Amino acid sequence: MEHKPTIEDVAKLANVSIATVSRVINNQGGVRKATEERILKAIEELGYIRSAVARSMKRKETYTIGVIVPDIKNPFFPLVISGIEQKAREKGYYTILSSTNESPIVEEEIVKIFIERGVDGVIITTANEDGDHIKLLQEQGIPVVAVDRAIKRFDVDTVLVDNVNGAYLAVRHLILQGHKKIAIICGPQETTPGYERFLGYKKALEEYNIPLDESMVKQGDFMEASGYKATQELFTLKEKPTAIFSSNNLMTIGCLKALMDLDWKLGEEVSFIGFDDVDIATFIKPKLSVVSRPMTNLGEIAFQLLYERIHFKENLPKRKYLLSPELKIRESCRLGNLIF
Amino acid sequence: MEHKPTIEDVAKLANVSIATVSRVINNQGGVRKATEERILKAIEELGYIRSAVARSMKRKETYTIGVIVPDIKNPFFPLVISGIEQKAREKGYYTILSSTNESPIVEEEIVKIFIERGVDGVIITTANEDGDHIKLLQEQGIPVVAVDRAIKRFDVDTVLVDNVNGAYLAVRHLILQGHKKIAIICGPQETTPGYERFLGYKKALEEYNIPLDESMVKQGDFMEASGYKATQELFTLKEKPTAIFSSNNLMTIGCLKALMDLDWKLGEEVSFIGFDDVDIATFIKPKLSVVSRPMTNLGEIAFQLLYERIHFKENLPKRKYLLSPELKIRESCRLGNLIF
DNA sequence: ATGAAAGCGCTAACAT
DNA sequence: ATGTTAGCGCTTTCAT
Repeated sequence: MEHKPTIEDVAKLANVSIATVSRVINNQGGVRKATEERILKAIEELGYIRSAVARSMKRKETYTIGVIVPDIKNPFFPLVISGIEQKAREKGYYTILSSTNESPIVEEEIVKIFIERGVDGVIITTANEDGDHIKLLQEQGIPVVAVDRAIKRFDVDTVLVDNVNGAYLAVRHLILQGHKKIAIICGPQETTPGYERFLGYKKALEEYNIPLDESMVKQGDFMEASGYKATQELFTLKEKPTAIFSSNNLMTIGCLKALMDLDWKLGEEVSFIGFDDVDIATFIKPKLSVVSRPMTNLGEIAFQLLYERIHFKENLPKRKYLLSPELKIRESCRLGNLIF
Repeated sequence: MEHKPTIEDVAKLANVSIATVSRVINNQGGVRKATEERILKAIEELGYIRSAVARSMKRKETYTIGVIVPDIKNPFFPLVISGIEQKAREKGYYTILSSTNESPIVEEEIVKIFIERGVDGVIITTANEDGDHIKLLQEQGIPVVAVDRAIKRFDVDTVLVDNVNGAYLAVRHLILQGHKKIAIICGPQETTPGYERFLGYKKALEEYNIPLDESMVKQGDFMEASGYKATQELFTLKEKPTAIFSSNNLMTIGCLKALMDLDWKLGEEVSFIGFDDVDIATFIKPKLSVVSRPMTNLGEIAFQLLYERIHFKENLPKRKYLLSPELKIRESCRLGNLIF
């Protein structure tokens, strides 16, 4: 092809002005049937496809939303993305996706690029809740929706899971089974999920008057290796925990691997509940009890919020969604007293 | 903000022409140090961010690549995407991502939108290897790279895994262990991976003079449920298989679940090898033997091919990469004769 | 119902 | 080293 057909080529072939062609391709009406048909035929004939770039240029909107996640390899995020992408496409929006690998620096770069590209909105699970980069977005008037992790210093629409309650339910369950020495493998305390899940853990202990034992609290970073390490450390304690609560899916995997390697019998010598369901949960014996979240749903709601914000910018209060996680009791927690 | 600062605002504030500003923001050199600094200061002051849309309009390139996958929830794809996205970002490209849910209709829609949006290239795992929609891309001169599934009717750069060989290695291993009644859970035969893995299965059987037994061949669709169903059917056979080869990860999961439900003892009563590693592989007892592919690598290579094609369109032969899968023997296949 | 024309923000060729 | 200017392909008044 010599040069891609433009609206002008169509106009010429159909013997009308470009304005009329524009009316037709945008279904604006006010065009005589016959004319419209002539134009449609010309479009067909030339294989004309309108340029979204030129259109965006003029209209100042790209029908593109930016999605930023910390780690696309964590199975949690593809599910969230799936929810976003699905709903977005229904509304004619497409998503440009980037994964930061938990790097605030990369995240800031990405934000800048997204601004350059004129995204109509951003859905983000930030690697830096305290960061200043969200300000850039706000200055440009670009709506932001935070998913799974809050944004601390700026007021944005947010859809979170009730982490405190999720962790609370899990730990309470353990307590009610008779456990007293319950360990937690924490996520980073500077992230909402990491901090809140620890909060839920403490809340349950307090409620049942179990003093917090520092040796039962292990710091992790939401990555598999840290779950492994934490479990090893727990195992070396003279007073081992009789139950473990892991703060996320990847650390659960690490923990499980350590359990196997240490020959520390899951469900017998040590009970377990993890935050987030994992594929393996129903395969291992005993089956894993977990706190499960509605991930695709999280994404769908996030897009919905963003969509509303894009279209009714001014007169909308900031909204905070808090989805309830669900405790799925399977087989990995036995009665605590059986152990003694 | 009243209106977003443009290159013109910067020019005015710095007392230069927009051409000079353009030179600076594109690092083209040929600008006096002092002038450059003045411009940089103006940019800073105004919080100017250049519009990628306007730039794309002029340059006829968007630095955006379209990525189309059939099912983002299949853990295989996030890993591929991760490889693509990583490499792309390094080169200044961003990815617009869409998942077709294996629908050719959705896929064609997406292709059209991607063309409208002027993507510089497309990386696709198609849901329709026979489809005509790739032609649209080619007509526009948009480079295409096929990943994991070939494109039949058009000549594009391709990066595949050697499915035949992967399946062959797995089945041969089973045969060498003494198995003769080896079942296969197939993927859709109209997809390259589905067909080729069946080919590898047949090749191994032939090589060892084991006649193909139709009752050992179950059709699946790469989804979990079909793996479950196939396994159930296999179990009802009067002559049960002594080994099963599953053609992909999700069907492996389904198969495993069925095995548990049927109390059909993995590794004892029935050996198993699956195509594609799965998270659970090393968690279940016995550990799963699998054919494993370099997924992130697949994505990296795909982007590399696309990148080269974008920049050296004309004078590049079509390339076909065939990555070798690796047989990971763990514990799920025992000697076949032990069974008798 | 249709057309003429301005202009979105930038790049690049050409001039100075 | 810097400026002038002509588009890129569209949408959108404002005329007719």
